[in-house]
Amino acid sequence: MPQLNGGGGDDLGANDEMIPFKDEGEQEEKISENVSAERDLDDVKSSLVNESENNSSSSDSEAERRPQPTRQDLENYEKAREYFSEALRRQQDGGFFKSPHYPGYPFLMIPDLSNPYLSSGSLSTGARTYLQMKWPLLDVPGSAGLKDSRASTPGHLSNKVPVVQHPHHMHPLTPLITYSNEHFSPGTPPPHLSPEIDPKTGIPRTPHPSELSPYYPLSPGAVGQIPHPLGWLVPQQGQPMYSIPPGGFRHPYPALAMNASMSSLVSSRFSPHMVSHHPHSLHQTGIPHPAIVSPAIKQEPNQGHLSPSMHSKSPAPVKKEEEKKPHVKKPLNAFMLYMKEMRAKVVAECTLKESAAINQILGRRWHSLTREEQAKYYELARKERQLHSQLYPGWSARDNYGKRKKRKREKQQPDGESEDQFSSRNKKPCTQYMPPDKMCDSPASSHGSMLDSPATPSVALASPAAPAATHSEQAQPLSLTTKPEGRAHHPHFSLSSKPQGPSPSSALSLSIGSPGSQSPHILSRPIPFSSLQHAMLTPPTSFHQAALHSHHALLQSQPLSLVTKSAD
DNA sequence: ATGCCTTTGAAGCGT
DNA sequence: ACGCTTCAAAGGCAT
Repeated sequence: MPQLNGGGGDDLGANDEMIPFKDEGEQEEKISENVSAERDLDDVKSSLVNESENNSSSSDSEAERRPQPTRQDLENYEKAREYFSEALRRQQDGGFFKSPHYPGYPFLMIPDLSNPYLSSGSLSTGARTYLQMKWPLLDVPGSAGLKDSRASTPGHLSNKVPVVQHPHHMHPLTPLITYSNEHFSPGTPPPHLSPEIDPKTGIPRTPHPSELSPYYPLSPGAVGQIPHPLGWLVPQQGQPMYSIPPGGFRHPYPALAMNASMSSLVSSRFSPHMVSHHPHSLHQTGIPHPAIVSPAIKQEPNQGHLSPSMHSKSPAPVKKEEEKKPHVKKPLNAFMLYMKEMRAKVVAECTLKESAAINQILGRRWHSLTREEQAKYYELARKERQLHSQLYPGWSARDNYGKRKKRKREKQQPDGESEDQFSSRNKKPCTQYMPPDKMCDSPASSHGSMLDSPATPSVALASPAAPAATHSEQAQPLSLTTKPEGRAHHPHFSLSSKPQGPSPSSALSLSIGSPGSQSPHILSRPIPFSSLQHAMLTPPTSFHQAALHSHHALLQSQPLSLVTKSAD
């Protein structure tokens, strides 16, 4: 579990203030990080200048394709450097910046220099745009380097940065808030900030595909188009993939998001105007905002097509307007944030890759978090909603509501099939989605798997920071790992059933633990519901009574974790 | 190429 | 007010 800011989270409301380091060692570490970041910027500048100088004579085709840095580019660099100096100075003063966006979370974001999308104006495709400069108070899990076995440095020392996610999978706010530190750790300078210089050309060489981080999901064809690491300073020319929109896109101030004093700028930058007036998610400044998924770049399936219903009801201009309207996604809720952060960890620990299975695991782990742990995510989610509403004042979840389903309906229901018919036809039985040989984290792995065995047995169902209305079970002394919001209809036996419907193969998983145990579960392997169905559906049987008895007994002494899926 | 699966939580919608 | 539905992320898998 990452420790956010010492685990306190109480200073979330603070804004751009200095946070004392926990100890001198930490401070030194952070300072050295920034020193090296600053040094890296110098390197970058050198390479920039070198490139500029060599460009005319270089025979390197890559270099030829690249435009020469302009005065503006260099100015931008200087500004960025200025910021780094300031950051460094403040660190040396004994603190570090908080994010202007999430002031409670001390990390700096710098533009991802190696992000091909950054220089392209196609940020809205979802490329992670900013690099996390540091997240000093988070413990960095060993998975940092897990995804890149080619790393020359150990995972915990490497600076793998999850800069780019799959474009269509990035959360709008991800560039502003990096929730996960999984792939980032302090220490060595980021590769993209200290680009390897090609001895021939004197310019940073394009990384070999095998050296590319797996977080750069570039297609083989795209690899050759990887832009200059200083893409934000050196826009690519003649590259349709990263084409610069009319008006040009030169990132004017990459360090913008880092600078506390610029938070006002940031807010103006990400004003809603860009939403309505910049179909390509470009602000007046020319900065595309990744929070917006421009339909021109990323379209939800069929979004661009006119539905029959729309055809009949909406006049063309409205449709056109709607088409152009960028798709602003919902802010992530606490669990989504948790998933985002923990997914890689779970994937690394298990052999699982299927998200559905991973999500089941994460769901269980979420329930096993302590109240304090969950509170962090609720608070983050709250902040995110807050930020989202600031960025998009006029936005409502309604904007996206029904879009997907409507599209689905339009596609699958052209003949006017009734809604009920459609629904029933498309419902799938609720089954345990877990490959049998991959039960890495069933509540039962329990045989000591660390995955689902929180140090603190589930005490908390909800966070104090969570909306009270949705977490009425806070006061319960024991965790039944039921869903909040009263989704579990059996408070004592916690047979929560999903409305999805019948399934003969639903499973019941039971986990019972003892306080303080690292692997507290006595029985937590999912039990095929078919084997329990009878017992469950009939009035108190021996099983039922035994279970209830166990539960009541445990109520007195032991925490109980019970996750069920029922078949009704 | 597209949608499903699976999770929780927030918010919209309908009654 | 309440309950149901949709969407947010993720990526393998099925169609």
